[in-house]
Amino acid sequence: MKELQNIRVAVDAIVFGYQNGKLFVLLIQQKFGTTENYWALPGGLVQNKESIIDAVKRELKEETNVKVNYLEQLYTFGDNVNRDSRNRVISVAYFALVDSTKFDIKADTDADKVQWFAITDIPKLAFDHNMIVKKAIERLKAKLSYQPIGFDLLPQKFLFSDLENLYCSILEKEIDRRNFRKKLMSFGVIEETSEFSSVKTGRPAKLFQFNHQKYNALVKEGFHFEIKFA
Amino acid sequence: MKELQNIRVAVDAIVFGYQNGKLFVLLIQQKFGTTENYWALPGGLVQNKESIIDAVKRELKEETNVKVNYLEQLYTFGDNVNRDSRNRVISVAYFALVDSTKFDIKADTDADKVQWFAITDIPKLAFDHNMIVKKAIERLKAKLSYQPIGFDLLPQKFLFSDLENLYCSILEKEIDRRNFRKKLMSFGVIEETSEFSSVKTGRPAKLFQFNHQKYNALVKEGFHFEIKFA
DNA sequence: TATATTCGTGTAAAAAATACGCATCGAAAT
DNA sequence: ATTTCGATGCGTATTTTTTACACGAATATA
Repeated sequence: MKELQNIRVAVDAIVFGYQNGKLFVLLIQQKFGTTENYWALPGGLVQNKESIIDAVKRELKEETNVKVNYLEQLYTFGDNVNRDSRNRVISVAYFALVDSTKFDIKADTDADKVQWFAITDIPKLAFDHNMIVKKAIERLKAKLSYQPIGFDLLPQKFLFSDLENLYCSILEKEIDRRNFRKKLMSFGVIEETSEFSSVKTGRPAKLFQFNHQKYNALVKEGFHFEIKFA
Repeated sequence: MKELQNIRVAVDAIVFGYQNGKLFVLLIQQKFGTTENYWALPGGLVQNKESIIDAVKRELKEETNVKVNYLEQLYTFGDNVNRDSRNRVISVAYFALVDSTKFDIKADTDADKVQWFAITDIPKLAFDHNMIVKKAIERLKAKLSYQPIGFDLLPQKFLFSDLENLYCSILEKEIDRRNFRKKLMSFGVIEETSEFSSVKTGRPAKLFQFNHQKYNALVKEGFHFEIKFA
């Protein structure tokens, strides 16, 4: 019973992006890896002298080159002892949000392909990654309502209608445009800029931005961001 | 750089109990362990063929003998590379709630001492366990408001005043007795029993119980437990 | 100049949260 | 037997929050 522990520690990242009214996840395919033919979450083994979060950041940089706006630990998956057929591996999954309009993912190399997949359209993934993605989506949905993380999926300056559509589409709910705006503006953490969007059609709209400093200050005073829907 | 990964995977459990209006954590002290003189969270290394959650359950049984009402993964601590001075160890921490009125913790043996500590009165612990406890308390406070986990700290049949005091004391808030009761009863998941408490003084009070089945059924229909305070 | 499209705004009704006081029950003291 | 003490059990009025809902304004295009 007291044999030496032989468990590998890996990290995986679920990177969400938002574009054209849809939520996307970033997946990679290692052409010559051990998971051929399957798409998978970016990730890999933690190095001996490296903190877990640094491992995530390193893997993201190496494999995808995205710049994340938000990163938090999601869950540690290790209950399925045969999760990875080669070795016992436990995976600490992280949850990341990026502004995918910058679209700075790495160009495909000989070794890797990197691609956004709409969450409605995710293929069968390597290992238990489908389950991990599912859990990440649940977390995203939950957090959207009580933390201002939606902004981390948008450009720094955004249209109110984009923000509204983001909430509608991710939470799959209908929202009254006026009430949504009223509520969000009442928090006092969104400010309008002097710029206008260059959309093609309709009345030109002001661009808004989220004031992180103001938000942090309010949080210290006990403020609690919360958006509920009918 | 590609040396073999050498990281140990441990689990730790933060077991909360509630008694006499106060929140307690269960700590152990291994008389002949490597953490002599320090109290620590119950926990230990995960075995090769054992799921993480089973490791927690095993350690809890071996070290404390408590029967948990609620158990969920809290967080994985592994950012401090020197967390444990002997080896690189990452720890998957679990968060547990027990009905401590049963008070079935293991009697001290030659090897271990097990003891409840009021959270206001926790000594300096081994490793980074103070930080872990702190995070667990935060989680408990947050969850109390949006999940009916308070009941897992109480006996199956409880007084409304106990439930109320539990919320007051853990969240450190004043609550209006009547509004609290009205709110909780409106959910329809708490039912009164025909029994009365045998308290010494004042008007005898009915015992209530939480109906888990009803709660689960409501959740399926989209019900969301939530208690907010002024 | 008419049409299409999106932006921006206010008010009334309904629902939820809050504040608050008094009669009841049993035990113990007089 | 009566009073006192301590905690329980209940209802209503007020305030706050949430919801429902419609139309003119600004631009581009036909």
